[in-house]
This record gives sequence, C-alpha cells and structure tokens, in this order.
Amino acid sequence: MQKNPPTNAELSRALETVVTLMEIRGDEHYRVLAYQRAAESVANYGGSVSEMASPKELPHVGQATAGVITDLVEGRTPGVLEELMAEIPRSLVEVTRLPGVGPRTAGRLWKELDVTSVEQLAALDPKEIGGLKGFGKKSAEKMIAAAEKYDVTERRLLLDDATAIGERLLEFVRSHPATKRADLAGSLRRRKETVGDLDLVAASGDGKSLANAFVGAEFVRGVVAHGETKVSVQVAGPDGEAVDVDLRIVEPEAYGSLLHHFTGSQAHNVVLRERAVKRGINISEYGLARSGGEPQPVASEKELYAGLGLSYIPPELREDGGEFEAAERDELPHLVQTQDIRGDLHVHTNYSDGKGTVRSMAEAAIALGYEYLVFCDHSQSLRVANGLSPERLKQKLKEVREADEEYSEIKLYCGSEVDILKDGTLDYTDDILAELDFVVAAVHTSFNIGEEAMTERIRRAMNSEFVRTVAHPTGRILNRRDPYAVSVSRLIEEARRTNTALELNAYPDRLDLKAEQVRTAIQAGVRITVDTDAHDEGALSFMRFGIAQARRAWASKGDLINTLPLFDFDKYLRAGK
DNA sequence: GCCGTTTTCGGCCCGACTGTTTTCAGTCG
Repeated sequence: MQKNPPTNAELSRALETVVTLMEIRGDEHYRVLAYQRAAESVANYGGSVSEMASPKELPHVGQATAGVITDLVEGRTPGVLEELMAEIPRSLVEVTRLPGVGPRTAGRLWKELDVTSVEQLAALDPKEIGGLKGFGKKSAEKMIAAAEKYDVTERRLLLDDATAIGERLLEFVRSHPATKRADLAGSLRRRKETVGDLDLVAASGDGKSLANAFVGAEFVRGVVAHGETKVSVQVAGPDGEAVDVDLRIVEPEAYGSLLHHFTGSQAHNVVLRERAVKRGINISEYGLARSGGEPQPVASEKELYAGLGLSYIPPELREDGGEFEAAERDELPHLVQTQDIRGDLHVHTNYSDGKGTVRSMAEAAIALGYEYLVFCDHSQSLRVANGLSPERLKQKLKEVREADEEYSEIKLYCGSEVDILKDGTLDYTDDILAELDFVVAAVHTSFNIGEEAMTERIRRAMNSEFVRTVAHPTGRILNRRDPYAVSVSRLIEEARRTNTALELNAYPDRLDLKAEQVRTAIQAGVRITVDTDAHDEGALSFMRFGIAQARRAWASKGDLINTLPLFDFDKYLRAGK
C-alpha cells in the first residue's frame, strides 16, 4: 500500500523538532529562528505542502529548509535531523515543554546530570539540581514538580469553552473600579480553532490594585507570576484541568499598543516590527518610538496601523498570511459577520439523532432572525444515529411542509445529510433525493480506506446532481480524532468543476474545513456553506464559531451560500447545479 | 538560515518576571 505524503502539520512538527534540538545544542540563534519561521510557514499554508512543486515558494523557506521539507515529503530523514538525533536524545524535546524549562536548561540537565527524559527529571533529588551553578532550591523544586505533573496528552481548549471562560474573566476585570478598558487578546481574540492559554489586557491608572484583585479572585487556583503590570494565574478548565491566564495592564493612553501586542500572532507582530524598523520606528507594547526616542503611546490599534501606512487589520487575519501586502494596498476583504447569515442549511431533529422537533428548531431559528432553515437528518444506513428510512423520510417531509405553512416568519426546507457510502454512491436513490429541497453529503463510516480511495469516494458523490454541499469534508474531531486521509486540494478542484459547495461545519469540535483550506477553496472559486450541524436548539448559536473561522479564511459575505436573502437562496435551489 | 522600496552582505522585534544574582540569563509571550 502506498504511504500517504506527510500533512502540513506533520512537516511543521518535524521542523519544530529540528528547532528544539538545535536550541539544545546551542546553535546560532538566527539559524534556529529561520527553521522556526519555516515551520510556521508550512503550518499556515492553505494547500498541501507535499503537493507543491517547490516548497521554496513559501515565505521564509529557502534552499536549506526546502531541502529538509523535500526529504520529509519523499520519506527520507533529512541530514540535519539525522545529525541532531545522533548527538542529542530526542526525548529531551519533551523536557523543554515543561513550564519553566527551556532548551538551555534541558541541555544542561542532560550534559551535567545525564537527564534525558521527563521521567528521569521527576525522579531527581532537588539537591542534585541545586548543586549546579545558577540553579537554586526553588528552581529545582519547580522543575521537578512540573515533571511529576507532566501530561503528554496536552489538550487545547475548544473555542466555545475558551470563550465561556474568557468572557467570565473579562467581566471580572471590567467590573473592577480601577479598570478603564479591558478586552480579551491572544489567540482567543484572533478566534483560532483551539486556544492554549487565555490573554486579557486592561487599561488602568492603578494597575497595582487591579493586579492584586485579580490574583485574589475566587476563580484563581494558583499564581504563577505577580507584578504590577503583568499577572499570570491558573484557573479551572471545563474538565477541571489547569488553564493558564495572563493579564497585562497599562496606562489608558497606551492601550492600543498593548491590545495589539498581546493579540498577536507572534509572527504578525514580528513582521510588523520589522516593517517599522525599516521606517526608523520601534514598536513595543508601550507605543511607537522614533529611533532612540521615548515611545509615544498609541490609544487605538487603528492609529497604530495608520502610523505604519496600513489600513486596520482585523485580529482574525493577523497571522503573517499576506495581510500586510493587502493592508498596504487597502485591499483587505470586507469580512463576513454573524449577522450576515440568513439561514442554517444543516440542522438535525429528533427524527434522527437530534433533540429538537421540527417546530422547536424552527422557532429557535426565528428567534435568531433567520429567513430560512434546512432540516438535514441522517440517512437510512446510519443506524447509530437513527437514520431515516425512505418511509420515515416521507413522513418527515410531510411534517416540514405542514410546519412551513404554519410559520410565516421563516421558510422551512426539507433536506438530508446523506451518507456517502464506501464506494461513493449515496444512501438514497435518485428518485428519493429528487423530492428533497437540499442535499448535504457526508462520510460517517469506513474512514480508513486510504487517501486515494477516500478522495475518489467523495468526488463521486459530488458528481450527483442532487448534492449541493459536502459536510465536514475531512471528518476530524478536535482533541479526539484526526482527519481521515483525503486530498483536500483535489476535493476543492472537483467542487469547482461540479459546482458543489463545501461546508465549514461550525460545531466547535469540528470546525471542518480548516481556515487555510476554506481560504484555498474560496480562492479557487468554490462557495462555502457555514452550517451548525445543530442537534438541539441551543447549538444553532454555534454559528458564531463557524463565522469566526470563515473570517480567518478571509471570507466575505459573497463567498457564502447562506448569506443569500431568501429570494436568492430559493432561486439558487431551483436553478440546480 | 533567510531576505532585499537605502542592502546580495549584514542585519534579523521587544519587554516583564523570576531566580539567583550584585548585573544577568533564561523563559515566556
């Protein structure tokens, strides 16, 4: 069997390993930085790096890093990695992931105490570390405690959980009398699909009292650092696990710089500052400084970008993914917003595995101001989800038609989430599909058939005249299940050819397709449906997470199907493919 | 190692906090 080419994530991880091993070895800083940037470039690329003619087309990838990538794609161990692994135990990479332990420390623990793994570090006597120059009792105990607590299954928060916790913390900060302004920052503000830790920023004339109140709040489980302008604490996550939170505080007049600095991304900030340096300006979280001068505070982000000749870049685009070039020419897209959505095209009811009824879901959609709603329950072969037999589908169709008569506020359509069977055929015959208003096709079984077979399977389904969109095209479940092997670039090409849309599933543990893939699809001229896949009334509100991801894909209103007003959506349905 | 609207060579973002130090390295974001 042919081995699948490495994914962007796998390539990026391999480059990260090179980075960490080089750091431990003590390689020249800028050489390491170059590999680091190449790793980020690979991770952020929308298409498949393995399928590129030459990886050198990627930013920050030159002769050497392109060679490494090509080796990995073609199944060879790159020379630089081989060399590093011969020299340094690979298990030290894990040691550097411990909080407070970086590559320098890991390198010294290895060279001076023969520590090569987290387990060995945990078994150490603090006195042994304390005996090393520059390490005291406190550092020794912290390191060992971190090693004992270390959990390999490093989970990141899903966007809905992170949002819930973040909004609660923000409310606390905003309600403090010393707070003038406060916002969420970091990856949560950029609306990344998962969030590692939470960042908050605040403007206050009395940072000390705000910082003290924050560390003393009832939700704080532990204090990591406590200064007057910076506080790091831990709070409880959804499963009781520890979540790191940083709060940064500045004077109100410098709030714009602070908010920008802690919104990131790191890569975006680095490029912005490099551009500034070329104009003789230094940027920090305290403002803009003409070379050598004191920083001039910047109260708003808009002002900061304007000071560098750029239009305002929304947080979702701050990834060093071409936003600077677009902002320079004032060509940033007008990003889609949640209120642009006119309907949800993929929701379930209790006919299959949903909790709501046709009418309760309709009423929830009316409350959101939608103009239309499409019911897409599972098809017959998906027994575990109570898939509908043709008879029950007819019964449901009748109920949807009746309910549609009852509600003047909303148009109700009856569709189906039809299984794409292993051979690419659909789970209902054409004469049944022809009776439906809208068909979403999806894979729910036989995930491990290999990339070629899976790609062909889904392409075949796209060629059905009834299939209007493909739901959760890669099948991943965040924190639980990797995507099945499939060539997304070939799916995009077939979607364009067959005039089939692709779904951006808004469920917080799916968010499938990924932002980079959605962006590639849009660039290819493929239209996107952002659907919640709601299984109860409350889940209709997941739309905001799907829209967040669409924004990170540079989507504007016109790139989506379900931003169409009812009249146009109905016309689109009747026109066929 | 990568990159180019002063550069194909000489630069490469910036600062807070901690611990162990009397001036700073390491880590983190």
